[in-house]
Amino acid sequence: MTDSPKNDVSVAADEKKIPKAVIKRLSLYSRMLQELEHKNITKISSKELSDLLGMNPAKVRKDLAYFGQFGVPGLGYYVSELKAQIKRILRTDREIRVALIGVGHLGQALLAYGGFLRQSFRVVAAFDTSPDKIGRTFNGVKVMSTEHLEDQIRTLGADIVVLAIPAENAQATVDQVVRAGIRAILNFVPARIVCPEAIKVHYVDLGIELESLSYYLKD
Amino acid sequence: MTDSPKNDVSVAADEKKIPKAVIKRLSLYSRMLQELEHKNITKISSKELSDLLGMNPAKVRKDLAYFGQFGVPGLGYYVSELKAQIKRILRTDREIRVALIGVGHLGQALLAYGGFLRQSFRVVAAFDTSPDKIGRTFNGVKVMSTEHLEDQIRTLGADIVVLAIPAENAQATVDQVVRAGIRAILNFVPARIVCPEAIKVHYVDLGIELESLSYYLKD
DNA sequence: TCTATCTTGTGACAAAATTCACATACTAAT
DNA sequence: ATTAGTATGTGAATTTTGTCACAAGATAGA
Repeated sequence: MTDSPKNDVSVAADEKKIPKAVIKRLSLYSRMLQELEHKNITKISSKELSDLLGMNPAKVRKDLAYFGQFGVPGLGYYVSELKAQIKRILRTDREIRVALIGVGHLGQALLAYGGFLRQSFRVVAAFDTSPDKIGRTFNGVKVMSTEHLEDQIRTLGADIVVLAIPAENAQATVDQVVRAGIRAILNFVPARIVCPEAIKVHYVDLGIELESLSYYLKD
Repeated sequence: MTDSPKNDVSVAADEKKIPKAVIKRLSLYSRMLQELEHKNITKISSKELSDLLGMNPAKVRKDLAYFGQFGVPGLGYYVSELKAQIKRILRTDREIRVALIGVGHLGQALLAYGGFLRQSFRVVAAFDTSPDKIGRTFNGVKVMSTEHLEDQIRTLGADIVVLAIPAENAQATVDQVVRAGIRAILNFVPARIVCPEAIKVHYVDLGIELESLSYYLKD
């Protein structure tokens, strides 16, 4: 049952622009497929998968179609195979090296929060400016001074920087990690940061999420 | 940040459907206007505001136009007035009562994180199942047992529930708060939760945010 | 008051994302 | 083998979202 990848399509070839939302959903599918695999479910249809995630089956198929043909008509998708394909697409089939900058409450929570750092992600460094924090270990990660941030990021070969620092220092820190060659930033700082186009920044704005909910409290 | 399936609501007077994204941006404008006001800047054009936020000026104007005419041609917007209007629209001109469920690392971080709980938001309760936590105080909020969750939520008059608990308990907890009359949930649990259409759920999925970044690490 | 200069608010347009719907292709069961 | 049933992959239709461009309103300076 584990064979039969039919049409294989490489990820390299696609020069089409993939919407950001598609990538997020791929990530969602990946996690769900993981769960299904864990439950020893071997195959699943786009309908079933979309039901589990509360979305539209055609969307699931279209999302996958950006990258190739992974399904079997009349049957659906093989869970393990699809999971593997998606992980390949997302590049989570290898180790991703994460550097956390800012070990305040949020930073510590991120280090400890299981849902955040899964499988392929590995925190290779944590940085903070506070002497109280430097040298301490949180979840097996030792906090370093930000003094030689740029060099450290480079030396440790970090792929992604997670930014959880006060807004005031954000831009300067971004400039440093950009110089260090970082290409992706997960930004928890509630401020706009400016950096070269080529660098991918995801904003997570917890304040906005809460505040915008308030709108829907109408009677 | 992900979001719940369909369902959208409109503000009382004009029955137009307001896109969710518009509401999020309103929240963003609100915060920026706050900063501007703090800097004693009294007026601002859509161009200036959009530059500060890295977006398109027409979008700013269109967003505001959903709710009325707040600007002055040839001048722009009066910062204080626009801020007040947006706060009125978002209903953040009154106190919003928040209940936090789950005082683990993430919950504690949320309690402590300045960017999260601003001004009009007030945490009226925190709940946890762990006897280690119950009775302790975090950031001035005393942790209660989840035993009488439904009654407590009702009694305290919470408007929004923030969910930061393990995935296993999420659905059961949601059922309880829904029975207690909650109409908005900020969900940090990486699992889909099912609840009545009328209840607004915002998903914040930290794992997905990180994982989807990995896609962009291609050489 | 007049004029030059802004900037809004919005209709028209464009782009993007989602959903529909169906030809096609595979399965499974007899 | 044949057939009934199922589910994919994808053009076409639809909906949603974002951008352009400009008439009209307002300012400010002379």
